Amino acid sequence: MGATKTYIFSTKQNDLAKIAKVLAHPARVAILEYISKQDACICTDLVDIIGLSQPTISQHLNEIKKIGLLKGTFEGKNLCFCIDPERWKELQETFHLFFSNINRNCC
Amino acid sequence: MGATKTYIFSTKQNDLAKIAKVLAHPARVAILEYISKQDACICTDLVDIIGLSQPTISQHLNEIKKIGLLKGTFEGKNLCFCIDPERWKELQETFHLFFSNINRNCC
DNA sequence: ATTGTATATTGCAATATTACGATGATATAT
DNA sequence: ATATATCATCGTAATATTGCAATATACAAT
Repeated sequence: MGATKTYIFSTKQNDLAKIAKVLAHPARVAILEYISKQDACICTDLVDIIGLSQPTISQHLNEIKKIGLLKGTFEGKNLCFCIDPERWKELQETFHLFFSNINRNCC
Repeated sequence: MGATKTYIFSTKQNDLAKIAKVLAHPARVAILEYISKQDACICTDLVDIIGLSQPTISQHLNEIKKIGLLKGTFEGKNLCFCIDPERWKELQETFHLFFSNINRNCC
């Protein structure tokens, strides 16, 4: 009990849910918005700007990274987080399809 | 500790997160897909089709209802759950905007 | 080598979510 | 009236998420 029964659902359904889960926290939405606003690759002022502790930000970034949305240099100092445009487009398309394939003629 | 610090974020960010949270479970994705496939308003065969218990389905439906996505008769027998097309369009637009407003020129 | 800066990891407490059995409520059919 | 079918609610157990302090790691500059 308690755990999501993923095996009951299709891969597509689980995938959409997984992506949505990443967007399901305002901090991650804010992080994505902020990163996207930067013209150049800006490293983590996120702690100051968002107002959560460094470990917490790091965790959120990791969730975003897990679904392949972050690209850049991930070693040492001067990390460089930026959005992977290919993956971004994929997600955009995933949501677009989901919202389009709904038949709204009802009641 | 432990609770999301919603007060740190903007209304828009919180709203998007809230909507995404509803889509962040495969059962709710499946429910929405199923309801949308029905031409007429079909009541809850969801328990059989999805494979979760009736109380669990009921809870998930409630989450979907909370963000205004369900419309219909909610009393007595022969309930009638269907998607509110207006609200659906709003959510679609919300995601569309989010995915469009991202500057992907980076790295 | 040492110090400073940037990020990751660990461990843990608080809270939220998921799932279901039991029970309750309401409507329809017999 | 009684039975049945449909859904909601309550209580509770299992699990997941959120957040941070403490600590570790990695590199750059001195």
